[in-house]
Amino acid sequence: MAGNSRLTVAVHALCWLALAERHGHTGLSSDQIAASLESNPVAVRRALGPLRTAGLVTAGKGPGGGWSLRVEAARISLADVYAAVEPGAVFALHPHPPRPDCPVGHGIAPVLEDVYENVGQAVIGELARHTIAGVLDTLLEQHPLPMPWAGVPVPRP
Amino acid sequence: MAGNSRLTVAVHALCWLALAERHGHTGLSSDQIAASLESNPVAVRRALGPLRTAGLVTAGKGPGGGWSLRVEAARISLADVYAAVEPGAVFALHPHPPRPDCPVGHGIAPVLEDVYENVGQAVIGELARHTIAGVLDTLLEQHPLPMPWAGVPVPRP
DNA sequence: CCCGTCCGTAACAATTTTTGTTACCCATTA
DNA sequence: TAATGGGTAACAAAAATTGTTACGGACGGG
Repeated sequence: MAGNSRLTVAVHALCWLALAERHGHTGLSSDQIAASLESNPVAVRRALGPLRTAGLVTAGKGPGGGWSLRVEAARISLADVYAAVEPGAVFALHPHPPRPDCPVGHGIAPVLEDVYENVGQAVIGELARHTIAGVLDTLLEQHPLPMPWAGVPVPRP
Repeated sequence: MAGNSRLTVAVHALCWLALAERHGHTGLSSDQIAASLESNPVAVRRALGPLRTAGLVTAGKGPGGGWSLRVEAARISLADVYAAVEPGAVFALHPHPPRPDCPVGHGIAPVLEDVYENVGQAVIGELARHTIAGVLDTLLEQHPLPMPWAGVPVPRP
């Protein structure tokens, strides 16, 4: 396709929050998360905003604030993240409506909507098999770094 | 999401070819298909080109040429169309690589690639449950037009 | 109270992707 | 030879995605 990277960024941020939490760090700032993503704090807020709305994370203001998990990492599935982050269907319908006086153009949209709805359910079903904690454990195990924890990264100047 | 409309356009065109074939018409021109889509012939060629490569349709040149099904509509699944039309994964990875010196940034990409690969398989599995003939029958039945066949549409001037 | 931290949001630019359109070439058929 | 019709390149227009700056408001510590 490939669509967008919202799910990737959100999962990345959640894994990072989970790892920091394991090491006693809670309340990472958007800048600190952005440092890991090589991005900037506004992009992080855009990515995590829907997760806050969905109740998966909390955001505290002021010193000592920042982002924290509101649900333990083992109970957040990628399907939860997907549902929070991706509003619409997997595939788009026509860019603009087809001819309504054509038998196909007249009736195809609702049929495809049904199909795409089922595809969305299939995606959710597959994503539900993975959790943030599971992804984190897998990546730490399969692709370990010599120094597994070097502290919260410092944003580059 | 919603990604792009390539699958929708391709399925629409195939349904239209299948319906025309049922009425004895073979070899629709790109202009005629474009008329149903309210689009233009180049867009149709772009949409059907991959299907020709995949062996699902044929394209003849010159008068009496045009597009025809190469496989009967009941044997073309939406998964076939999807595989022909959508090259990459369902979700994108990071817009640009994350920090390699971060435990999460270092190892998350391969793990997510695996997950996304399985998601792609789930999508294919769901799409495989539908065929062009099935979609066509469903839309004709659920959303019939007073005049079910008014001939091949005439491209608007 | 004052100040620095930090999220929330709007606004804007830059980039990429998608879609629409024009133009020209080559093949085919009558 | 002329008309039809796909193949492709090139370009423009539109939309989505991403990056960035700016500013307001909430919070905590001196």
